[in-house]
Amino acid sequence: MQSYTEENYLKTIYHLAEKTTNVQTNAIAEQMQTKPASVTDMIKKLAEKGLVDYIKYQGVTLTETGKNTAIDIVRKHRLWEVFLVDKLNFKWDEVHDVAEELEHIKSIELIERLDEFLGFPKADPHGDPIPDKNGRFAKTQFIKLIELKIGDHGTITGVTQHSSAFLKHLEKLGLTLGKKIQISDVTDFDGSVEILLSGKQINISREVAKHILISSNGKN
Amino acid sequence: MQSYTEENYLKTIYHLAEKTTNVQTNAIAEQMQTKPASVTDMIKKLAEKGLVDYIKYQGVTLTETGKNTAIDIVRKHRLWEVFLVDKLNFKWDEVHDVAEELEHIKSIELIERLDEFLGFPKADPHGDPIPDKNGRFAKTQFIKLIELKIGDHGTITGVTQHSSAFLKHLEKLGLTLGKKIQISDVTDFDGSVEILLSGKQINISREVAKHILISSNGKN
DNA sequence: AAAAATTTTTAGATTTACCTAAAAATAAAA
DNA sequence: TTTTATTTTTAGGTAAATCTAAAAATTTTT
Repeated sequence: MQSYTEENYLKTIYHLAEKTTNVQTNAIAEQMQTKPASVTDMIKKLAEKGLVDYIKYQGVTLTETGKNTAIDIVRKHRLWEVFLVDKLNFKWDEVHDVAEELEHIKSIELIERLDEFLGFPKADPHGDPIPDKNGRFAKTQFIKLIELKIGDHGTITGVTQHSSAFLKHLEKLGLTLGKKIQISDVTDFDGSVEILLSGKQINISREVAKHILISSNGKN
Repeated sequence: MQSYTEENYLKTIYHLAEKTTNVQTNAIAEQMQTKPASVTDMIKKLAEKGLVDYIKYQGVTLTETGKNTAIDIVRKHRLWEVFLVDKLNFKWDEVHDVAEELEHIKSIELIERLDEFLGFPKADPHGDPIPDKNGRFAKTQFIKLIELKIGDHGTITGVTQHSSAFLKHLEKLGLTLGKKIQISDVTDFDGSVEILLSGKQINISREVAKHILISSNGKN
């Protein structure tokens, strides 16, 4: 059984491990808004519990058990997000903080039933995949919008940035999940992208384009 | 802002205050499965925060603020119980522990929306009234089944015991909320009560009868 | 109203998750 | 390959919520 805090560490390490194999102390500290010294303390504890492998000065990796625990928390988080948006009509930019709390509710039964109640969703409101109860993710084939070429088209199926500011911006532009788009031009000057969205031309910055995921249903 | 633990103390004091005005240290300790010494510590803290009035050796009472906070937690607890039973198909004897965790989720918005999603329920799955967002309870007119006389009839609208054992027992007997009953006899020997329930005669012990609440829609 | 029993509080420790400041190890630059 | 910079750890300490054991206050009994 893990404490609230231990669960948050595991989750953070899990997410950081998507980028680098060995997760560094400072990276965890920054992510968790705490100090490196505190991270070292917690890492030792997690290592003793067999949840992470740890070599001094070399950072950590999750053990099998640690990873499973982390995936379970991610599963809960994303299911709650679906609940908040689908059932309680929250906006996609409003759900993160509440889900951050709900993800720590311990009952397994609760999550099984919630999953069923929601119709076994495969992705959360930001397009992130929801692992099943065995921790398995559905395979997804995303490509970043920025990587598409002129003429390519596809459907918006995810974002790689969850800040409220970014999500509200997308909402205003009409760039929400499920929308079909086509690349009409890429500006040499600033790398901004010209998009055809439901018959209208809109322009998005390179920075925005980097964080939109497309399921590309066809090259030009 | 209160901690998880502070909230639990306030809730416990609130419930104990339904029976006695001055809530005693030992009573709190027993209810919270902790030691009197720990309770004294916490009481001092709550008193400093202005959530309880406290005189040494005389027990505590909730201040206005303390009471409002407690009612808010009760509201959350009961709304979550309705959610678990109505939406996730939990049985009425399975919801307490999970609701005990869910009641501490902090978002006000979440509870407002949950309340709406559930159709602004007035009572939880055990018949306990749910305060509205201003902390006001709907007036209820309950009478204990044990207090009814032969020939009296009414509808089961609540229970005063939430143990899983008791609730399962009622379930087995068919004594669930909303059922109409009539008292057909009271046994002199052991005080057990003979009841007419959907055309069948059933016998319940005095102990069980004490914990069933009836909205009495008519004397004999 | 004293003695006995009960209740409550104080005093002093413990555990968890933090912190700061300084030391040690590693990585990067000259 | 030294020097410098960065990262990480250690050492020692704090606050929250708990504990045990003993002292103090209150209540009950005789």
